Amino acid sequence: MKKLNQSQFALLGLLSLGPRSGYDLKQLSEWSVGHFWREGYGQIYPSLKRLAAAGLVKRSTERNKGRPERMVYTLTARGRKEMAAWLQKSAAAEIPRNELLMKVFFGGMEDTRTGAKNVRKHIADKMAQCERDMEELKETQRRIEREAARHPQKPFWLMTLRYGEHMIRARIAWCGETTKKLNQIKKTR
Amino acid sequence: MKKLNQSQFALLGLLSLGPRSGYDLKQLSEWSVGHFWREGYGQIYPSLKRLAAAGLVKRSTERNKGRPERMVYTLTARGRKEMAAWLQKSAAAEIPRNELLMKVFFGGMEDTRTGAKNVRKHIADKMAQCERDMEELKETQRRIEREAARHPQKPFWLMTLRYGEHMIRARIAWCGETTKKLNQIKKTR
DNA sequence: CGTAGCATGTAAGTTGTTACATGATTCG
DNA sequence: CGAATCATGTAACAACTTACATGCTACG
Repeated sequence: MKKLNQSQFALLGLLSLGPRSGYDLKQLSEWSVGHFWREGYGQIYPSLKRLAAAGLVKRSTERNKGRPERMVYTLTARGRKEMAAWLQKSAAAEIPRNELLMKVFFGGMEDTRTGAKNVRKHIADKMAQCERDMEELKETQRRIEREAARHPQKPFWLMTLRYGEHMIRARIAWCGETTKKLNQIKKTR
Repeated sequence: MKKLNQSQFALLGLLSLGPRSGYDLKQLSEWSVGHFWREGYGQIYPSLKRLAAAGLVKRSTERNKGRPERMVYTLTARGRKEMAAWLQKSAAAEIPRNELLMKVFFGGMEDTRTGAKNVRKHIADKMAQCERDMEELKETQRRIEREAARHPQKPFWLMTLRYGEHMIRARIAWCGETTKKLNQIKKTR
């Protein structure tokens, strides 16, 4: 049995909330952990197969009239244990990769004035994106209040949303500050 | 000629600052763009080869007494044009992936009280990491002041450092806030 | 004499993304 | 009738990580 990767732990975690099909997991993940973790079907289906082979999830077939067959996966005791052990291990340091910052860093390559103008556009786009992201976060928060108001894990879920809020607010602040600086480059030079 | 990826644009960008060997590029990247972009030799050497084959960089061999041969790469006019075009295109939306948040989100899976205790440890680790990261950022800032005080692109470089500062400060704020909440879970339940 | 730094690369394995393929039902 | 939603998967490719392989010099 090979070592599991982070994507597989994400699936085990989601299955700890209840049995689900690959399709369900995708839908659920989008709004629940979507703000800090995303998986496509191309990862989900093969991963479930491997988890089932390792005995960490159990696969059962569900037939519904009129609808296609569903493969429903349930977390096993071993799967739960494996997940609990992973939760204890400290998280690996994240490798930063920020395309926008690369475009800022090299933005003055050809000419500082036209470069500044171009970078300003990228930052305006980012600012708009941040505002959309914040809306989405608020929507998720409302959804949790609606659908899981009394869930014992709710405080943990809200903490991850707060992280998102802090990050987005910081990004917006940086965008504002940077736009001002870019305007100065355009004028004074 | 295949489409270039972001790693290759990072290399073109670094080469826009002057001719360098693969080894040099790694050293330079670590402190200059290291806070938002990292590459290993396993990416750098094959990428340089492909960039040379595409005519975007020129490879020349440098011999030094006593030292191993160096392969020095210089950005060509076409490479510069290609990079300038890329700088204009808007950045793709980043796919978030945060292992720590996953450990927070599923942290209360087995039991909220022991879960909270475990999560608190992860967050304390993160807080310490943030403080180290902030120190590194300050060190980079000093280095830019020292080595490139009058460089025309300096304002752009400092902007990326400010982004890092904003993010780290936001992370520290979240860690503090979350630790308090976790302490409440441990007591009230 | 050992370690650190200079210097270049390959190979293997793992992961992640994108496009494709299929087919049913429900709703407007 | 067409579009959207439900539902599962594969294939091909692209990207990334890690370990391995080599060998020289300078310094303490």
